Amino acid sequence: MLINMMLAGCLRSVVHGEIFMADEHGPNSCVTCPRRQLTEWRNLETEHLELVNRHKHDRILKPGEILFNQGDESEGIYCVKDGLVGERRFDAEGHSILVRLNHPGTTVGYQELLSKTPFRNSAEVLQDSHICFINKSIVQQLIEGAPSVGQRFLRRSLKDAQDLEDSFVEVQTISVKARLLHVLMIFYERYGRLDPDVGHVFDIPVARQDLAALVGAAPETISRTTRQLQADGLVQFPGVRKAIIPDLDLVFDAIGADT
Amino acid sequence: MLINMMLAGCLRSVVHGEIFMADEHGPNSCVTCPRRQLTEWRNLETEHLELVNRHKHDRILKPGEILFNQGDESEGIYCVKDGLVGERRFDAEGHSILVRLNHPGTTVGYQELLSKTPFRNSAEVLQDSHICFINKSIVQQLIEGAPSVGQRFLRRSLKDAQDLEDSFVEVQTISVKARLLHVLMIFYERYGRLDPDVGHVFDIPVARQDLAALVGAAPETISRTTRQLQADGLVQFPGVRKAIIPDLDLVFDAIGADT
DNA sequence: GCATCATATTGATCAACATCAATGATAGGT
DNA sequence: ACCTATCATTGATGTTGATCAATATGATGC
Repeated sequence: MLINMMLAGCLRSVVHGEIFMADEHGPNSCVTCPRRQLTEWRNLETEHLELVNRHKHDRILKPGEILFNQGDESEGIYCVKDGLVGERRFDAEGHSILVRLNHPGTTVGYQELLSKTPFRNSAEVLQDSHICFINKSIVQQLIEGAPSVGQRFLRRSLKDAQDLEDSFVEVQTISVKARLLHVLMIFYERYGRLDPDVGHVFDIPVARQDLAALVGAAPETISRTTRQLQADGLVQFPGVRKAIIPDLDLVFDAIGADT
Repeated sequence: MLINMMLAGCLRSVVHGEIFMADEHGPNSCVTCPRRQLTEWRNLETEHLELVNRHKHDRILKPGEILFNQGDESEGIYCVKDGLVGERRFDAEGHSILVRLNHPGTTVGYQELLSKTPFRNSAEVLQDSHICFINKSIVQQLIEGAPSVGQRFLRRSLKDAQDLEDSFVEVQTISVKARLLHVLMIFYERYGRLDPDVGHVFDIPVARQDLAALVGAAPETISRTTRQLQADGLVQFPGVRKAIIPDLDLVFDAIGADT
């Protein structure tokens, strides 16, 4: 799966006519990284880009591996090149909730780096992932040298705040069923494809427990809710990490109607 | 009440030796505004400060009055000089929750101004308030002319995101009782004073319904919970907007212990 | 292919909170 | 000071989702 995604990434840069760059810089160069356009480094000039590229470290990580732990001091910033990274917050009783998911093209840990505060969440790899690390001294140089970086982080922070505000409102006002549907729709938008025979097919990239942590409910409640969704004909679950939505409109209606 | 707060504000600037400035600029000048140090305008040089001061509009507003409505386009930024402004989000059923409170020295509506998106919440005056309005064209000039302003807004946004993340986690993990205690502690920190006879006395600056909207619970649940807190000896409620905490440690323990 | 361990589901029960309906208290206007 | 409208409290009841315990399913190693 990871291999496929990486190949896809490589092919894309070739297709875009950057084959010489790709050769010159190697397949893992930030210069040719197809995800960079989605990050705060998108407007970097060559000079700064090369700086990042020289000093970055990149690793392939497996599900369960940790980028940083709640309480750690920030050492730098992480870029998700491929895969999926969850930010998890543990409470006093050892329960955890997934605060957000970080998809490819996202920088993780910028908030604590910029505010110089300890990590509030742990960052945990949820799927085979390709992660780049950029040390805080480099980020500091970028912020001082490239004004666009500060602006991008401001935009990013504004967006994160908006998303959190929505999540905050959602968790107080709507039911587990509607929230689960919402999470499934997010997965559908990212991983979905239309099979004309059965409907909109997509992967659920996390285990049931993490799906529960994402919705903010107990795993048992998620089981019961998925069963109900199947009974209602809204979503089929042919496997524990597969889902099919026969009719998107039914789902939209249900999210709106349900509490 | 408002009068008292405004007098207090005036006196403070006099006490701080700015009596000439205050005379020169009038009691409502941004130049001498004691709240400015808390806002994103704190590092402004005289030139920009005068610009703000010339173009700002200020008004005294009463509880229930609206600064802006959910869905409106942003026209500028609001500074809370005195009083209290709540940001309220309405859901489809007409229920509302208070997403955050804005105390004196806070700018309101910066997020939508900077991201050029419609207001996601309504801003509603909760106590007699003194509010200044700064048009977006002025804010634009400040951001372009004074680099500190952009930095301040970045810091502000990072902090708001952190607060929202905490609220998000809190609402999913802890009980109404603990959340209510937390909200009461916030009021205590801001409005509290120690009376040696009875304990820590403070005002609750909002009506019961809004206290409920702040905790994210039904007003009836707040009633029952306050009753329980009295029965447990944690908090006394001698009036609907007054509270007394006999022993802070008991409250801290209860917040920690309760779910 | 089987044993083992983790993960997922199901059932039964319980606690927390919402809702509805009724009553009691409070504040603002005349 | 009274009237009225709004706000707060209380009680009765219903719903949602958590928890505990048991079973089932699936994955991994040998």
